[in-house]
Amino acid sequence: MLNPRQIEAFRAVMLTGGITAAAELLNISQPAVSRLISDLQYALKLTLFERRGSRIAPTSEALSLYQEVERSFVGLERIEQAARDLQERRAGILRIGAMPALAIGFLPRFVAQFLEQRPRVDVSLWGSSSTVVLDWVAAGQCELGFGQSPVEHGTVLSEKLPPVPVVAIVPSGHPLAARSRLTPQDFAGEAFISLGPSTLLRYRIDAAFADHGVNRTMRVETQLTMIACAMVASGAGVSIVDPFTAEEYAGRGVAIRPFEPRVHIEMAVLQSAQRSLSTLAQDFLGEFRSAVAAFGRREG
Amino acid sequence: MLNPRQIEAFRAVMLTGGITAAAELLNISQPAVSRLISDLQYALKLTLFERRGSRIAPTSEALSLYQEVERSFVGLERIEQAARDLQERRAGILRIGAMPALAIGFLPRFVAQFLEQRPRVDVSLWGSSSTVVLDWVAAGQCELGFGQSPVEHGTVLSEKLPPVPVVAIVPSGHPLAARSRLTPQDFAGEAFISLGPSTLLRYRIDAAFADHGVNRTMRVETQLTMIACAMVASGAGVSIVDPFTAEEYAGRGVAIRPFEPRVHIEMAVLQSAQRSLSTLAQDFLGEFRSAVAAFGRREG
DNA sequence: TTGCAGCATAACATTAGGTCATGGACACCC
DNA sequence: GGGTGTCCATGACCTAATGTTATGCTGCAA
Repeated sequence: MLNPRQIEAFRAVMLTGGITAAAELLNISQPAVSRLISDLQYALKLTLFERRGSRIAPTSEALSLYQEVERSFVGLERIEQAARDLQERRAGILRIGAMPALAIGFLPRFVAQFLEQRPRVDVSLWGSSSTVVLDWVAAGQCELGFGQSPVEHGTVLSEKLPPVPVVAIVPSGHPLAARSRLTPQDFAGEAFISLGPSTLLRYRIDAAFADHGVNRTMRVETQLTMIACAMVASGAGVSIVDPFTAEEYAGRGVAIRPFEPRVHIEMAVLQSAQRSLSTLAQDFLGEFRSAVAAFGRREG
Repeated sequence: MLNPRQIEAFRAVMLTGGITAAAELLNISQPAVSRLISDLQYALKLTLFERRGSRIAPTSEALSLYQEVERSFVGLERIEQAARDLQERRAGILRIGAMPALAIGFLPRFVAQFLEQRPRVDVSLWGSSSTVVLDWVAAGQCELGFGQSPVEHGTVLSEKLPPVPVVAIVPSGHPLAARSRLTPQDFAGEAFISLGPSTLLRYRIDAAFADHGVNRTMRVETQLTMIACAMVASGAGVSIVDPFTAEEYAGRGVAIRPFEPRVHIEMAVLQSAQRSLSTLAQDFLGEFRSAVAAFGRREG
């Protein structure tokens, strides 16, 4: 039958890409992992890995299953942590889930600052896509979630954060970097790196260009603004992204310029409708809201 | 140290309210549960239960901890469910690339039918020229590709689909529409809309006409069978195209007739040589193959 | 008091989960 | 192209966690 240890092994193998490396990660021997995986395959009656040369490769079933594992697996560490909190009667622990744009830089910095005045508080910060964050909040794995707005879910309340304007990013040496602000016309003929088709942000940006009758050369499409930034940094083209991610790449080969007409991204705070926020979470949210507003003013 | 079995025992005790009942739930003996619980309390350094008379009662710490434990169990259940779905091929993601002839009608209809029995399956279907589809498969962006045969590529396997006969198309009101089948002789002197020079299909059709010594008036040339069909529909001439595209235009100004001698188009299924097909993709392919064969018989 | 339900403890058995040793298949590198 | 190293699978074996049976303690109800 299925057992948590097998799932842990599966996770480790997916993360490291190999049985041996997974064994090192888990601090057990390689044959142990071999057997956990083969037991798991037997329990689930699924082929998760196949040999490819001397290595192994995940099947597409493994990839699908891995998504679900990342979404719903709660390891023993989590329970241990909860027990420690009870033992030490801590001031509290605040579990936060956030979409990548916030999770890679802005939010960690804010959390660090928030914790300075609160020595007995723990925060755990998890990053994933907005839909996964929504799941986490719904399942109670996170008390607060930060994702893209709008959000629709039966048991999750969402509240909009102050809107923040998107920014144009171009490689540092690029001629467009000389301008103080960029408009759709400036992008005519440029290699444009686009966000994945499903995002609302993409739709709004496309609309802005369509309104001005500007034709861009679409070179690359990606869902992650981080990837867009990295590609701009390497000179592959220009893009328009959220200012949070952009700022992480400032000074790393990317020049940030305001984009006009103003297009705003909307983020939402998610919380469970089942239970009310702890006072700690309320404090956090209040301060975070003003930090975002301040950031929006600075960028705008 | 903490271990999963202890957590299971804890949950059983919380659920049943007693050690003995928990033992029955887990199908093990009562002392086993007793010890698991006392080990757990030692590991967590928490008092989880107190004796109350001859029975036990959970402490408030136990109640708090229980919430976290429930989450982890719900997580495992969800993972199990996901695995069952995958096993029954009711879940997963299938990315498909296809040449226009299939992508504009036949394939979407087939996909819709395929998905009817598979609620948790996601399919993404992309259409482009056969060479682009080949690139997608080579790059791993699509698990399955449908393009024209033959295909040569180092890292892509191709397998032929059942051959399908091409059909003659003429404007609805055209004199030739009166005939039940058309031969090269019938096309003498007609304005013929030809497929682009690079296709194998074009070569075979030209050969058929040459064999019968028939001279056509070449009016228009295009690479896309869709364009050929649209032009026939608007009365610009007659043509010979693949039956998939033709059927999309049936009843929209185009009459479809069998063409003799039989000329078949050959399509190929493309898959990466690097990674084997998911069982979901295998199912899809199996059903698709027979759908094409059935279509070929219907048209022939 | 007696009987019984519920739990703890002790001594012993079993097996899940681990290690070590080894071998085969492939990639890599002269 | 043949040695060499990496990676994984398999089998023998070991250990401690998990389970067993036997038994004793406690409080409750008849």
